[in-house]
Amino acid sequence: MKKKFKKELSILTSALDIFAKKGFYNTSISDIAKNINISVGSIYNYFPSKKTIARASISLVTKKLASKLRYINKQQISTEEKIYYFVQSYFEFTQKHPEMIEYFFKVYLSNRELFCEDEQCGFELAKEFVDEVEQLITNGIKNGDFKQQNFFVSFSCITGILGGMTFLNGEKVLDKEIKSYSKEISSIILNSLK
Amino acid sequence: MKKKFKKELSILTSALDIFAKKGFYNTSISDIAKNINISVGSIYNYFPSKKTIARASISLVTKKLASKLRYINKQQISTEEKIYYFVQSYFEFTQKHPEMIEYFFKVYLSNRELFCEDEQCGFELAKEFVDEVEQLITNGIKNGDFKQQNFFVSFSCITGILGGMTFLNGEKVLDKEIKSYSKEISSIILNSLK
Amino acid sequence: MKKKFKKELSILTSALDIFAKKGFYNTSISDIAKNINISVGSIYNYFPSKKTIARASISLVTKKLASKLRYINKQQISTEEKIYYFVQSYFEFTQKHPEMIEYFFKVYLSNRELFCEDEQCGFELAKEFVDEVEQLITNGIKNGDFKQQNFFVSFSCITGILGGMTFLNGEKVLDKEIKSYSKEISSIILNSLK
Amino acid sequence: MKKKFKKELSILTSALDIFAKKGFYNTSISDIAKNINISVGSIYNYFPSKKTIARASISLVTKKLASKLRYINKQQISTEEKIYYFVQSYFEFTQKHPEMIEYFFKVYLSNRELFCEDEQCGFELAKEFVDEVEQLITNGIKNGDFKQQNFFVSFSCITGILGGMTFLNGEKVLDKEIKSYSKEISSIILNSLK
DNA sequence: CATGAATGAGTGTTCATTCAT
DNA sequence: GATGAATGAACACTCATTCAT
Repeated sequence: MKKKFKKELSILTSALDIFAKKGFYNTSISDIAKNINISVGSIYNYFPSKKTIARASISLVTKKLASKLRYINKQQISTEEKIYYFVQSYFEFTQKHPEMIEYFFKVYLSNRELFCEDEQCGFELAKEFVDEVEQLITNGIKNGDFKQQNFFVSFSCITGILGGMTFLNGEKVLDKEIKSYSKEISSIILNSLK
Repeated sequence: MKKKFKKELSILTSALDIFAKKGFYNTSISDIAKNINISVGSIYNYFPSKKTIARASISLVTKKLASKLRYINKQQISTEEKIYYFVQSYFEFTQKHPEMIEYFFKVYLSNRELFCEDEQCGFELAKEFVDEVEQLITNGIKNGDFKQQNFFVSFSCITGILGGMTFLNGEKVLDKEIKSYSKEISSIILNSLK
Repeated sequence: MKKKFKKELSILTSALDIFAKKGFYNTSISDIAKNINISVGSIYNYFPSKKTIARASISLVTKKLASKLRYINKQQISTEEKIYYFVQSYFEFTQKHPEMIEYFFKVYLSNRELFCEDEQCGFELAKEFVDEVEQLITNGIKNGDFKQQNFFVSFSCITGILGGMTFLNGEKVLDKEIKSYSKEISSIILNSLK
Repeated sequence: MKKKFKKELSILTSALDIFAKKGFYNTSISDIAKNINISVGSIYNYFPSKKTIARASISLVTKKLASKLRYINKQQISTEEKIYYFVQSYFEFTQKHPEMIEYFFKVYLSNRELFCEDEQCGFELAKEFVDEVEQLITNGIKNGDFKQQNFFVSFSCITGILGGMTFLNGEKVLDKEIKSYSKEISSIILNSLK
């Protein structure tokens, strides 16, 4: 059903948008509905709960981001170039879809209660993204371009630095557009891994 | 009045604890009160609103963290050593007061609406911490130990990598206690700055 | 939507009833809701706040009362008769809708804070009623049936005396039904104006 | 205990003041206390409840007002003069103690629930005032200056018209100070009784 | 007598979710 | 499938009253 999918997507996009701006708890289902001129009840025909929408939104974001990174990982280019395009691609995404990145940081990383059911917890929602980062790291090691280093450390170097820049960008304190930091940042990341 | 201060502190500590675990919006004033066996009304004798408690809590956290970093900044030691002790001190804090760090990441960094009044916004609450990081960077540059590098980039390298590790630690995926990463992480940070 | 209007009316009627009996501040939204077997939340689908309900109720009362007086004002009858029917009509209304008159006196005239926004204040809610009284006075003067007299004095004579009787009636101290005072009261009012 | 009495009086005066301005339910005990720089607890050493304060305040007002009217009633002057001085005295009081009259109208006449215990109700609090009005009426009848007229009607004429003027004065719509209406109003009242 | 911190019941309001139409 | 009125639990906050000091 093409139509059903389109509707779902429009709901998720609307949700994403408002969640990113106001946060999960300050966004009502009615806000999401009004934003795309449908009824509250209609939303519940597509998603069984507000939490579900939050989860599906994360999935959407990470899938979208991951697909760009996957494309880069598959290229036949040097590790150095990979890192550079990886960073550039991420910053491009940040500029093009600030609401998605905002959402990822504001809702997913902080409101973990929404994504964890019972004991253990919704890390799989970001799996596709994490997988690509992992791929990047292990490939670099395999090729001898990176040193053998604790995986979590490497992971933190990549995502932490990117996250830091994203936060400053979100706070609007950066003096240039974030994309223009690609060269500088990617070179730092590279150094931290090799 | 010493007593008043003690009560305020106990309220903040209680709040911090639960905010860190459940997030701001899932924590009720009643939760905070029960946790320390006082009444709801009593809390309002010390703080005029839930938001105020959140703000005062952040102030508490950053002051505490900043004082440790300030101590290190003041030492007569090499920049390299400073970075190391800086990182170690931060990780120690993370281990000792996980709820404070959790709170900082979960509430302060994500629920910006709580800390921003009107147009511009409660960054001053973290100022003491940010100041110490800034101090570390500018001193390093002055001494010729760090290269001239965009401040935001340097800032992101330090706080981003530390934040990344903190997040993984909070998610309980690290294979060792976070403090044991001090050497490795500080050396990476040093490299990213010099 | 006829249905929406009916529901609004039923809420207002319920509110009026209880406000009149217990006063604004002793009436909870839940009281109003229970009285007509709907939920608290439902009330908020029709009115955004308790204050709004109080205001809309006043509007309802004055509109209803004013329409009766307006009808009399339009008749081609002597000023003397007008005064009589005016008084009679008012007393009839008092007997038929004691809760409305009680509400007018107990809530509108005394809890002015509910009806005044910012600086200046909700007198327009009673405007329709005041207008008819004014009409009655100015017409009488125009016809030469009333003497030229300070408007506020005339106004006080009419509404004050009616109000006095209404109060005694509400206190249940009158020895006869209020309507039966129509002749006596109207003749006094007439004398005070001519 | 002179001192005790003075304190009680100061509490009542403070209460009266704020009740008149903000109404009973919008005035907190703490407001009353702050206004005279004493503690909340202290108030409860003199009055057992907020309601009691409201009742004692009314008693204070009516006693004060009644004493002025009683003085006039006792004079050896014509009924006509009595009415005049009665009205003048009332208006003078209104001008001198607007908060007392405001209180009488806003709290006593409208928040009857505060003054009625169980079934029947606190009319005795205004008794001294009502008594003087009654005195005025019955004396006038005895002297043959007033016609035999239903007592409640006469009562309404006097208090209703005075009340009407008081209300307009409180709403600040009168064009002159209320005292200057004494002649006009007393003559109307006289006419309504004789 | 004075103080003011502590209490906790009570209130207005919100909002995710349901379901009859 | 779409709608949006109805529901009611939940929550921040207030305030009269108490009582230990």
